[in-house]
Amino acid sequence: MDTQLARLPRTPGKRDRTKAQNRHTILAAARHVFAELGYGATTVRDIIRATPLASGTFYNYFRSKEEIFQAIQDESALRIRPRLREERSKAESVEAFISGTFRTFFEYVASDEHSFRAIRRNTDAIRVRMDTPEIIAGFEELREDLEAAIARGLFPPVDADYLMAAIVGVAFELAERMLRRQCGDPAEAAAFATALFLGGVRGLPHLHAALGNGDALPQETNQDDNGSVS
Amino acid sequence: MDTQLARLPRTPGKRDRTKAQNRHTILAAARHVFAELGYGATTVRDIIRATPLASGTFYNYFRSKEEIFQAIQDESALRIRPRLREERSKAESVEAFISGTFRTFFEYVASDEHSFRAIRRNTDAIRVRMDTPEIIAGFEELREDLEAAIARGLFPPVDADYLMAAIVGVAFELAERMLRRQCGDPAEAAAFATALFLGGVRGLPHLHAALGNGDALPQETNQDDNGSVS
DNA sequence: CTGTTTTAGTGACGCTTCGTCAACTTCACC
DNA sequence: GGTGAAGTTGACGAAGCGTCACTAAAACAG
Repeated sequence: MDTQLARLPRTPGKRDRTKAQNRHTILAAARHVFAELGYGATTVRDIIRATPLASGTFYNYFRSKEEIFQAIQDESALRIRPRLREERSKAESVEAFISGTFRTFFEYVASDEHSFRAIRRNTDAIRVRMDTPEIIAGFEELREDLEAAIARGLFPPVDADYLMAAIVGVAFELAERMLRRQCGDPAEAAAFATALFLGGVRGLPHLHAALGNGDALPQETNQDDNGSVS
Repeated sequence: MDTQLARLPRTPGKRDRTKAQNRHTILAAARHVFAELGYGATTVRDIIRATPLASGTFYNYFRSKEEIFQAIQDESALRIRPRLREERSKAESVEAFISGTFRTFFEYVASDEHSFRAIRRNTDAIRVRMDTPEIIAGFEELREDLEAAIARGLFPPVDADYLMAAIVGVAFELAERMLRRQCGDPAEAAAFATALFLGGVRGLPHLHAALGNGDALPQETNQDDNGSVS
């Protein structure tokens, strides 16, 4: 869908070059405007106005505001999905599977923080979460990997659909919280999520002090890889 | 903000009665239209068209589509929050706290399925999740309850903020999946989430058969209240 | 019961955005 | 250089937005 190599592999031609350029221009403008105004308040005109192009041109590339928003998210999804797959495919234990998944995800979120924030930014206290087809496909991949791991005997024979949902829920919600902390650390978030999935609340890392202060930056006792319950 | 009882407590007066009636009419129409068209595709005009009222009247009650959508969600939030608080306040153990929270939540979602679906319904494969101030307040309550439980020694001294986020993430994501199953059962979802939080993946209920079939309705071995790890 | 005040409903209005499309420009190929 | 295809442009009609002067009627006062 990107470059039409039907005729000649080299010399993309001016037409194809400006086409790619325009698409990129519009996407960049959209990212910027979404981050500025939030998804709800942004109009297609706002995006085009942040561009030297005419309004009609927008519709040569995307059908609607919704579609360009999807495209932005799909880019992120396509970037992270292979990493997650690889991490899980080489896992030889439940620990590796779970901790690899969370670590990779939180590190990606932290590295692509700008996109992530742009996507979430919204008016007032309202957050919008959109699951595009590409993102949903990522969920399905996780479920397939879980089913394969169960078949291999790595995981006990549990409800893979619910387990996938639980992992996804924790991943997104913790990512949100992690970014909200001034010094949010992907490793810390991953350690928390991993410990939870391996040993439940009793296996979670303990804080040293600062009880009753929810927003404090937590120090945890390092309970190495193993999620032993107390 | 609701009823002006400044003068007389009884005989609400015709003015106040039609006011309440109109508000209710508009909210009912909105619920219906949101469920029909999805949030994104719905316009304020669609809502008032489903009503005998004039367009200007809408703005006497709500400032925008966003605000009425919030109002609908806040109604749900206000209905469930007291139940959750009570359930958690009387918990004498980690098990009771966790299982009470999830059971109450999933039962509510199943009972109010219509609202829940109306809120989620959207064009295509896109899901929108909005966290209104009332809903966020519910999250804060959960965190406070967790902090109180930690102070009481019920929970180990863990990161209450992350634990709250994890519970929220699992609750919403599992609820979504539960409704998607033709025979989704709140008790089953609650059992799954509770086991996960008490003992991690190794403590999850085991399926009897049907491996490799993600959409199958799961039968679990009943590992009673206690989330023992294998 | 009548006159006055206060409150809320109405729908037309000016404004913005939407998505389209005929005319025009630019590139590719002969 | 000429011709056709591809892509850009901005104006257009349709529709939604939020407002506001106007009207109806409930509440209140005498």
